[in-house]
Amino acid sequence: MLDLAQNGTDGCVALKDIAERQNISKKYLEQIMALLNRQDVIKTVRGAQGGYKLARTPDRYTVAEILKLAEGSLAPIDELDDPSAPQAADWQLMYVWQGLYSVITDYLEGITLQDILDHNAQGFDYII
Amino acid sequence: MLDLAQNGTDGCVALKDIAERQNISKKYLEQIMALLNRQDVIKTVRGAQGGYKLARTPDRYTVAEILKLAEGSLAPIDELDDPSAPQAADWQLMYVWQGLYSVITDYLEGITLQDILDHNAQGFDYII
DNA sequence: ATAAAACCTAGTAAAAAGGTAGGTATAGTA
DNA sequence: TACTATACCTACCTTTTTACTAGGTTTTAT
Repeated sequence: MLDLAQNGTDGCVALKDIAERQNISKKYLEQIMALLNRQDVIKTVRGAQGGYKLARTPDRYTVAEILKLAEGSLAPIDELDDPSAPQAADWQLMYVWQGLYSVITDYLEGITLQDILDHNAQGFDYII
Repeated sequence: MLDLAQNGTDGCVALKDIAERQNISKKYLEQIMALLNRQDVIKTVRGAQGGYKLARTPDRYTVAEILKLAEGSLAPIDELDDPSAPQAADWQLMYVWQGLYSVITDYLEGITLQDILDHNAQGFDYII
């Protein structure tokens, strides 16, 4: 997604180029893109000179959203996604997991793709 | 650890009893306890009438410490544990991972075993 | 002596992670 | 129209991790 944001400013970006830059096999990247394409996060152009582009401007994507698509969920335990799941015997820990889920989500929702491009978001340590 | 805190107030707790209460096989629990025992977090008493007990009072354990022992690490990516690891090509994302690591660690270091026993810690939502 | 407990080591089944491989469909361009 | 560059689809595969099971040995209170 960052690669698309940086290299897709005019027109679209071919998988081949992303694969080279990011050092990922084209075939593997294909499957990752298919995953993203199933949601509304990227657009594709088929045929020669085709490729991929972001569906929105980089400031309209949060890291939370992208990671959720890639990982399936951000929940530290499955029960937090699925309210119908059998409540764990150690219900006392549920408060811990819920709080953890909450701090993770809050943090990642506070960072957009644009923030990363700019090195500029709440919670970043300015190491450089 | 919670089971030990709640049931080991006088003397020690046998694996068999923990296994029954927590619905874990005794043999599996054995290995988990061995993991904890290698660090200084629990004490054991061998022989008949033996068992396990906490090495400290529950307010001296943070959830961060216990999870680190159980999971090996709390880092969202391995590079954060191992400074000698080859820096990822997407160094831009390192700020995101470092910040995430930081919020996770801060949260979990703010909760002790005693807090869980008391239902009482920063960041808990009081659902009940 | 016996029994109840912790300790030790090996194996194993299922799932997830991280891919490879080979083909089909689509569209711009000469 | 043929060619070529691209996305798309489906199947398979390998390694690692997770979550155990199993069978034994050692220690110690009674």
